[in-house]
Amino acid sequence: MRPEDLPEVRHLPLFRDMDKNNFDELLGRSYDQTFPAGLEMIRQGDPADFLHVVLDGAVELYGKWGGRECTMAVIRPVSTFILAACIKDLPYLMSARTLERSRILLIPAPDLRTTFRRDTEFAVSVINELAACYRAVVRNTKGLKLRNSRERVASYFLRQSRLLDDAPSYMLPVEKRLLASYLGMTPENLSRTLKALESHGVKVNGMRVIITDRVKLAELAQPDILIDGPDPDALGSGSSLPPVQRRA
Amino acid sequence: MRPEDLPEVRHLPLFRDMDKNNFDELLGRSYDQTFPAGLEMIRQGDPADFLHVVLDGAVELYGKWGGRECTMAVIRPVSTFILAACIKDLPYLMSARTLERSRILLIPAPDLRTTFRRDTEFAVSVINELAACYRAVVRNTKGLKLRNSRERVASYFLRQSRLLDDAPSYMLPVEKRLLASYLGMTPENLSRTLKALESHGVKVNGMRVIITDRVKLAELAQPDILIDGPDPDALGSGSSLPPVQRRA
DNA sequence: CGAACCCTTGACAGAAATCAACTAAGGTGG
DNA sequence: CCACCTTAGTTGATTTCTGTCAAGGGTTCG
Repeated sequence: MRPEDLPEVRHLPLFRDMDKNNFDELLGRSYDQTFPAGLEMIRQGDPADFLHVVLDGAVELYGKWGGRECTMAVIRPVSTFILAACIKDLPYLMSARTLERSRILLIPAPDLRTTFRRDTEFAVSVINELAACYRAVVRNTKGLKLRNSRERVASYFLRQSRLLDDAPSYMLPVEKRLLASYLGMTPENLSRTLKALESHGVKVNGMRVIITDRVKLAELAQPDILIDGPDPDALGSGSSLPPVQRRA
Repeated sequence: MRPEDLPEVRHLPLFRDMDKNNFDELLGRSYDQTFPAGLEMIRQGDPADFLHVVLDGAVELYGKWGGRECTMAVIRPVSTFILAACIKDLPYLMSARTLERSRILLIPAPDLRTTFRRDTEFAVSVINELAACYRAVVRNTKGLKLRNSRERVASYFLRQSRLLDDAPSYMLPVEKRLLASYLGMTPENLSRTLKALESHGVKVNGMRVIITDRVKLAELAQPDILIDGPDPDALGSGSSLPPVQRRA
């Protein structure tokens, strides 16, 4: 891997507190690989061989069942994914495909497991990471079950805005069809919902989101820290270092 | 706490591998409390002070938002809940209420956190527990997004049957309104769905489920280990020691 | 015995998926 | 540079699914 990426990985919450020697050894056993856009790099059900770290690009995690698909998350640099499968040494629950040409660091799962057994600080980091991931999924489930699709879209827009310092306008980080799938609806339904939301304080023009009346939008979305979280979401520019893509 | 419950707790995957002294100390600082049925023992948003262990009874975890509620899980003896909140020292994401008179062991969250810092085996157990919980929620989310309500009900019936050794008949572990909420539907909708499922291999009489044609039911449910899991579900008799309540 | 509460059923309204057609934008290759 | 193809997005018409409201039967518990 390129040495200039090493600090970025090292500064991830998952790795920043572990012993330096262990970190170096772990990365010494890892592979740095570049994938073209649109490649299915993980197929759900396959054995979990590597912890993945997105160094560059973007990766979509999605589930498949009986011919249907749904987007579960989009991972952006620099962050890890499918940690739990690696730890449990069980098959991946989700498939992964690159949304753009992406550079991925592959950390062998067995090395991961031996490392947290001998490095307490790392073990604690893994615990914190998993607990955070768990809570993120629980919040997501609450959103799916407690809010209807219009409310989900509205809160998504508010969340994204908040991540960008309450920007009144920003660009969607993903295409709409993907956003629709992430929010548990069809593209057609999202399209119609966007139109309906114009009278509720938000206007979408192509990829640009413009919040025209934050109060009215919040009235509909009823943002809740126990659903929308204080943290970045699984879909958006969110990870450790939010790569701000704002423009007012 | 009653000494006869101690081994049951000790044998939980979360505690069985830790140092005995640490275990004893942890439990020495804990409280054993009995709650009447229907009591809200945890309110979402409250600070996470204790890891809870259900020793007896049953506890429902549920989310609230804007006047609506949804059941997230039902916890039965002997198992723990809200581990992640305790670890992150953050507010509970879910509320909890007793479904019956229940005896709960309360382990102070700060003691929990200090313990896994000095007991590697315990840390590893926590990691495995969190990873398993995470995967359970992901599977649940996939079920919600990929299956419609009829398919969710059908797979739920098959899952329950499988947990009871593929029993062709069994009793529902919870009342129907709760099951409906867990499966993301209204009681009315569940009621109608049950009727519709009679022509798809399953008949429900009161609390009794009778699988009349397993093949036909499976055809509809399309069971998938990456959704239905090899493990017990969050709703049912499932935990470490499945308290079988079968009758053919 | 009465009061809750669960469950069911029916009628209806609203939400969402589906099917189909059309537009627009982006990329490819001649 | 343009014709062409592919794909995202939109829109309309329609069907299916789901929630809501209301009422009634049955059960449990005080």
